[in-house]
Amino acid sequence: MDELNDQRQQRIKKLDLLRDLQVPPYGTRFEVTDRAGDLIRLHGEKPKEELERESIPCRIAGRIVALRRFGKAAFAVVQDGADRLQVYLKKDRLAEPSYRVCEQLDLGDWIGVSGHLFRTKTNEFTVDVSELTFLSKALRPLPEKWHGLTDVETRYRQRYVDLIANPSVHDIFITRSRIIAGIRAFLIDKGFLEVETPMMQPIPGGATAKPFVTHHNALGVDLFLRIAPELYLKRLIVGGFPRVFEINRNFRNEGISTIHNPEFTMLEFYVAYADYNDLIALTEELFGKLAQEVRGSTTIEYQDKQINMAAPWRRWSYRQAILEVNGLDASVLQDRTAALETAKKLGVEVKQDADLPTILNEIFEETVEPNLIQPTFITDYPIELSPLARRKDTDPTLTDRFELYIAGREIANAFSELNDPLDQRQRFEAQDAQREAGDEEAHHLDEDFLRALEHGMPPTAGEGIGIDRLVMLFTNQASIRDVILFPQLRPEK
RNA sequence: GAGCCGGUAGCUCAGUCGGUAGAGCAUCGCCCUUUUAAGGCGAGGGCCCUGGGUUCGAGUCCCAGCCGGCUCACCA
Repeated sequence: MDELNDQRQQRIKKLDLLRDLQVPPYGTRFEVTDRAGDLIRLHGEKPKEELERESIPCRIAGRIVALRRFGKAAFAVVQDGADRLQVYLKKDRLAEPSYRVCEQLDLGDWIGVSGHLFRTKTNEFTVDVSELTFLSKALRPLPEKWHGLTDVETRYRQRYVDLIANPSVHDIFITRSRIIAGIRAFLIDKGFLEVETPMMQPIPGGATAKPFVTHHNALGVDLFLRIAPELYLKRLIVGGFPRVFEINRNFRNEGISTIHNPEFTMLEFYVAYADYNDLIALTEELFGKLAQEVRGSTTIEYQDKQINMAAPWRRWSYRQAILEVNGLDASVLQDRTAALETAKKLGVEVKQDADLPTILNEIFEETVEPNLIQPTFITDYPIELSPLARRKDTDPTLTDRFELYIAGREIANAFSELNDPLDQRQRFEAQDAQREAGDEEAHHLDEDFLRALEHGMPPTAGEGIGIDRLVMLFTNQASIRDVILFPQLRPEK
C-alpha cells in the first residue's frame, strides 16, 4: 500500500529533480555553528533595529516542519531539536541553483542554511537565508500541522514521528536524561562507584517476580534476564567496594499497564556501614535536589495533585498505618481470624486460606497505599514480606526496611541488608517451601550468594528506585509509556 | 485474563433510518517576493482493521478474530 502511495511517489520524483540540479538528495556533512534554541535565547528578544544593526550571521540545520510558499519566496520553519526557527528563502538573495532546490523542498526534508538574523514585517524572528544546503529527503509526509500526531498507537510504534510532530515529547525525554544524570552526579559526589552486573543470570534473584528465560547455545544453559541486580551488588560489598550503584534495566515477565513495562530502569545503591535510616536522609536529599534541578521547586504538580518534596517527609510504620487508616485494634495484627474478618468488613478481597501477613498486606495495599499522596516512608515491614532484609533488633518479626510512597505509588524500597548468612539461608529455605507450595514468584536459593555472605558482608543498607515512575512523577505523565521511548507493544501485523 | 471504548484518505476527523465514500490539512497544476493554520482557482487520492453472516443492497446490522486505549486483576 505504501509503495503505491501517491505522496511518496511524488517525493521520489523529486529525488531525480534534485540529482538533475547536481544536488545529492542524501548529502554528507554540514558545518553547524548555531543551534536554533541558542539563537532564540540569545537574540530572540532583540528589537528589529538592533538585529539590523548587529547583522548577526548564523548557520543552522534541521527539518522543515512548515512551509509557506510564494511565487519567488518562501518561509520555512526549521525544527532543530525541540526548537523551531523560521527561515526566509528569497529568490533574489539565493544563488540561482539554490532557488531551484528551494522549489523542490517538501515538509519533512532536512536542510542547512546560513544567513543573518532579522525580524519580518510581522515581527517574527527569522533567518534571512543567503545559502541553502539540501541535506536529506523525506519520502513520507508529516502528520497534519495543527492536530499533529495524536493516535497513541502510532506515537508509541513510530516514536520518531511522535518526536517530529510533538516537540513537547522531546522535553519529557530531555528531563528523563537530566534526572538520570542528576542521580549519577549525586551518587558519584557521595563516593559511590558505578558498576554493571549481569543482565543474564543463572538464578534470577533479588526480587519477587516472574523472569524471562533465554538460552545460551555455546554454554548449553538456560539463563534468566535479571529481575533485580541486588544479589550481585551485595557480592561487591563483600568484595570490598563500600558504596556501589547501578542504573540499568530489569525485566519482569508480568502484565503491562500504565505503570508496568516488561523492561524498566532501576537504580539500586548500597552503602556499607549504614542502616535504612541513613537512606531515608539520603533519599530526601536526592529527591529535593532533583525537584530543584528539574522543576525548579520542591513543590511539584502531579495529575492535579500538589506534592511537596521538602524534607522531612512523613515516617509511618507499616502496622501503625494499617491500624490508623482503618481505625483498628492492634489485636488484628496477631489474629488471623480477626484479620480475615476485618478484610471482609473493609471490602478487601482475600483468599480464604491466606496467611496472616498476606491478609494484612492486602489490607495495606487496598486501604493505605492509595492515600499516600505526599512523600511518605512506610517503615518496619514484616519479615515474611522481606526475605533479604535485616531483622529489627527490637522485634524479630519485623525488618529494618522502608518503602517510599508518592502520589499513591511505590517509588523506592530500601532496607538494612541481611548479612547473617545462616539467617539468609533459612529465609531462602522458607521461600523454597513457598515455591513448592506453588508460588512461582518466590525467591530462588542462590548458593553462591550465600557463599559470598559467609565470607562476611559489613553492615549495609541498600535501596532501589524505579526510574520510570520517578520520571513520570517529575514530568507529570500518567502512563509509563510516555516516559519510555519505545514501550513494549504487540508486534505489528 | 475480564469489562468498556476505538480502528474510514498520509494526518485529524464526519458519515443520518442500511441506498453512489465526505471535510480540513497534506499532495499535484496554475497565480503570488514579509507569511504565521498565508491566500485564490482547479485536480487527484480509499482493502472504510480482517474474515464470515443477514440483506436486492453493509462503512453502517450480527458473529468471530486482530491491533490499540482505559478500568479491573497481577506486579515495581
